[in-house]
Amino acid sequence: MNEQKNVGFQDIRDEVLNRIQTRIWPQGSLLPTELELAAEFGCARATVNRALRELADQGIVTRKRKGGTRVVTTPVKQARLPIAVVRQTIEDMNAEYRYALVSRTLIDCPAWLQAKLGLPEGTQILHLRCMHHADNRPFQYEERWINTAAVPHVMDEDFLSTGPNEWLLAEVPFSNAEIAFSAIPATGPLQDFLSVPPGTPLFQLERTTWFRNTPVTFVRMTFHQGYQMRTTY
Amino acid sequence: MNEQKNVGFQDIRDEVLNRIQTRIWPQGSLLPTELELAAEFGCARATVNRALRELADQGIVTRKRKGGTRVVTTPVKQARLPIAVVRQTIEDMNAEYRYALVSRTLIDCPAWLQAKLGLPEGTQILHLRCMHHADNRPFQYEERWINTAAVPHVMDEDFLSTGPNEWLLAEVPFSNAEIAFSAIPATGPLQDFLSVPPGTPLFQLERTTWFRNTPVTFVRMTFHQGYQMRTTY
DNA sequence: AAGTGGTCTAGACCACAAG
DNA sequence: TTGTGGTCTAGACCACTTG
Repeated sequence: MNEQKNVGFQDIRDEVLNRIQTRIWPQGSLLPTELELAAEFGCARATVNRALRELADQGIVTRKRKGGTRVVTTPVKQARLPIAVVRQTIEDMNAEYRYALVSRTLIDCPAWLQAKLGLPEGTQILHLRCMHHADNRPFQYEERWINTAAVPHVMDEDFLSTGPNEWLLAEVPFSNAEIAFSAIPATGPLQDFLSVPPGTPLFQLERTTWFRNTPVTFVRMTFHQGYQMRTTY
Repeated sequence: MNEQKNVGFQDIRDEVLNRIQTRIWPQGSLLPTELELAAEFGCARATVNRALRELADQGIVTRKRKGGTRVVTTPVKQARLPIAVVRQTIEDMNAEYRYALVSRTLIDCPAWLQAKLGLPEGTQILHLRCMHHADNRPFQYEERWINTAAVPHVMDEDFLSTGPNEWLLAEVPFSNAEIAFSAIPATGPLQDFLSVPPGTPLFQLERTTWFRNTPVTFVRMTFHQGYQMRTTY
């Protein structure tokens, strides 16, 4: 009886992607309008709209009013990389997580940090240094500066049993951040904490976090030798 | 006259995010149903649906049929990091891009690559080594292995004037990939090509690319000393 | 069994940009 | 000016999941 299921937006999305991948609609070309596609697939325009909007979100096509929908010429891949709390990362490896506070000091904001965060002079900063272990082997060294003006009762926390990462995530969730990855040589305390010879290449993640335009914290996380950060397109 | 504009899905998305950020709806709590929110905001359920769907895509809430919409307890941030072609990266810095082919060899697939890509034995691989310069200073060293079975007429390309990255992007656009970042020490040819002393920490990106489940290429890109990869939440 | 989100529809109006 | 996507609506049916 050749019964046809109704096409869903996913079917349309996939079919359009197919035609782009197989060069039926080559890079830079103009796609049919939403109305034309709706007619072809026998569905409402809203359904086509949702399909094409998803492709636009993925950077496969660009859309302009009156200009129509075009296949992008130079696709810029967007890697989505999930950044979880260290505890989570370690537990996902089926390893035992251990946290240790190295130091906790209240300081005047150093000039470099003041410039980086755009803070007024004389701001009080809580400076923390911590270690995260996986199965009793050093996993990550964390050095963190917290703007006490942004989260005043951070002063009540001793951070002896919980890392500042988890505390802040619970306290100031859903913030914005800027990240930078780089490779740096092991020097000074890093050698000791991560148990590596001086100069060892280490993977480092720096992150600045804001909550509603107020700078909250800057953190530098340095990983053990050989650490890889992975993800998928 | 207190004229009210109709609320859009963005207004609702932002307002819901506000209530989550200000703990009106704390982590782990249950949000009102779509119908209830639609009534509150005076709009159609579809509008609320779109707003909440976007928050779910961002990992702020989770949604389940019959279960309702819940604020996530441990937000996992998703950094979106755009990965452009090297030429683009360099030109965006207002620097002059220069490309040079170092070597081009046809080889039998080495065992490690065969395992990594899941290729049959005896596959022919095109092995390329290239340099990318910014303002005549070494920027990135690229070592690449291309599965000739996946893109046969790669053999017609000499890659003297165009890098394999750009060629593949034009030839096999919209593929899938797996990426790994790490920090490695400069050894062997890297020292020479990137003009650094042995052991210098370098930022490295490895990527495996598939096109419709066929492995196409594996590439190892090593950046100049001090390179940082940046992005925003 | 019932409640919630997931999706589709047919129609409408609007905003932007190309001519 | 006009054609295209952007969005909203009111209603409908379905799918999943919890009780």
